[in-house]
Amino acid sequence: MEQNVIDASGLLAISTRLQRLSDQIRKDGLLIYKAFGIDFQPKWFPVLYTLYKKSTMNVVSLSDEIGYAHPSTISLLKELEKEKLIRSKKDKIDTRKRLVELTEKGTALLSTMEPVWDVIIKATAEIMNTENNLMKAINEVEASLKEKSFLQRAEVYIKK
Amino acid sequence: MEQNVIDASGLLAISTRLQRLSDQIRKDGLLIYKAFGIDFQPKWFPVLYTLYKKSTMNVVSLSDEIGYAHPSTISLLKELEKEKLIRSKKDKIDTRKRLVELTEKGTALLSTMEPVWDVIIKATAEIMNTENNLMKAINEVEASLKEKSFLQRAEVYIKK
DNA sequence: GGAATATATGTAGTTAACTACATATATTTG
DNA sequence: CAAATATATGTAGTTAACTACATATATTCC
Repeated sequence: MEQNVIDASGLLAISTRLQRLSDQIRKDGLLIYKAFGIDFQPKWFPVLYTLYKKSTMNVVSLSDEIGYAHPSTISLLKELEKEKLIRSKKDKIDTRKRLVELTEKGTALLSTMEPVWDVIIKATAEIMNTENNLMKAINEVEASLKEKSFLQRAEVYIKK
Repeated sequence: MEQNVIDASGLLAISTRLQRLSDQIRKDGLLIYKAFGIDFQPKWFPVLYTLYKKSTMNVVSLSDEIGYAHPSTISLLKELEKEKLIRSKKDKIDTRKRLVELTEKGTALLSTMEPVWDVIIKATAEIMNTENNLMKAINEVEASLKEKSFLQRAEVYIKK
C-alpha cells in the first residue's frame, strides 16, 4: 500500500502491515524447524512451551497464559492429543477442570527443540536490532492504548 | 504471554502480539466510523480509498495496490457491489480485464468519510508518538528481512 | 442448604485472509 | 502464424483466529 494510503487510512493500513509481517514471520519459523529436521508446527509452540515450563495446566489458565480465546486452545489441544504430544486428566478437586500435560513424546520433542530456540533468539535479535525496536514499539503502543483508548482520543477531536 | 515465553518463542510470540494489536486497531476503527454515524466496514477502506484516488482500476492492479491476494479483493468487491458502492465494466482493449469504479453512492460515502480520516490521522499520530515508532519499526524490520531473510540469518548460526 | 451467580469446558458457526486450481484471453517467439 | 507462455479473473477449499451459545460443576450468599 502506498504511503498516502497509509496516511489516510491510518489504523487499517498499520493493521494490514502488522498482519502481513506476522504471517511472514510465522512461515519463516516453520522453515527453521524444518531445517533442523523437526516435524513441528509453529502454532503449537505456545501451548507446548507453556506445558514444558509449568508441567500441568487446565484449559482456561493455559489460554490466558498464551493469550488465546479458550476455543482456540481447545482446538490446538485436540491436534496435539492426536499427535500424542499431550494428554489430559480430570482435576480431582475441581472436576470441571481438565488438566493437560506433555506426554513423554511431547517432552522429548521439546528437548530436541531447545537448541533451535537459541538460533531463533539470535536471528530475531539481529532483525529487531534496528533504530526503532519493534517489540518495544508494540509494548509502547499497547501501553498508550491501555492508558487511553483510540476511540477516547478520537472523541477529543470529534468534539472540536 | 509472559516475557520468558517471548524470549524463547521469539518469532511466534511477536507474530501473535502483532495480530492481536492489529485486531484491536481494526475494532477501534469501526467504532470511530460508528461514532460519526457512518455505516462502513473498515475492511472496505483500502479498496474504496484506492478507487476514490485513482477512479478506475482492474482487479489485479487493485490487489497489488492494496497488498491483498486477488481472491481477497474479489470477495471485497462482491460485497461492495452488493452495497452498490462500486460497479464493474469490461476493458474494451484487454477484454480479460474487469474495470472497477465507485458509484455515485460510493463517491458520496467517501466524501462523508473525509473529515473522519483527519480525526483518525490525529489520534493515530498521538498513539504512535512513542519512543520507538511502530510504523518505522515495521518498515525497518521489513527492510532487514528483505535484505536477508530470517532463515538465511538462522542458517549462519546453524552451521556454527 | 438451596437459589443465584460464577467459572470451566465444549460446540457451532463466522471471519478475513490465504493457496491451489481452472479457464479465458493476450502476448511472445520459433 | 500457430504453439507456448503469460496474464487476468474467478472458484473452491483451507486456515487460524474469533464470538456466541450450551452445559456442567463450584462458589457465594440470603
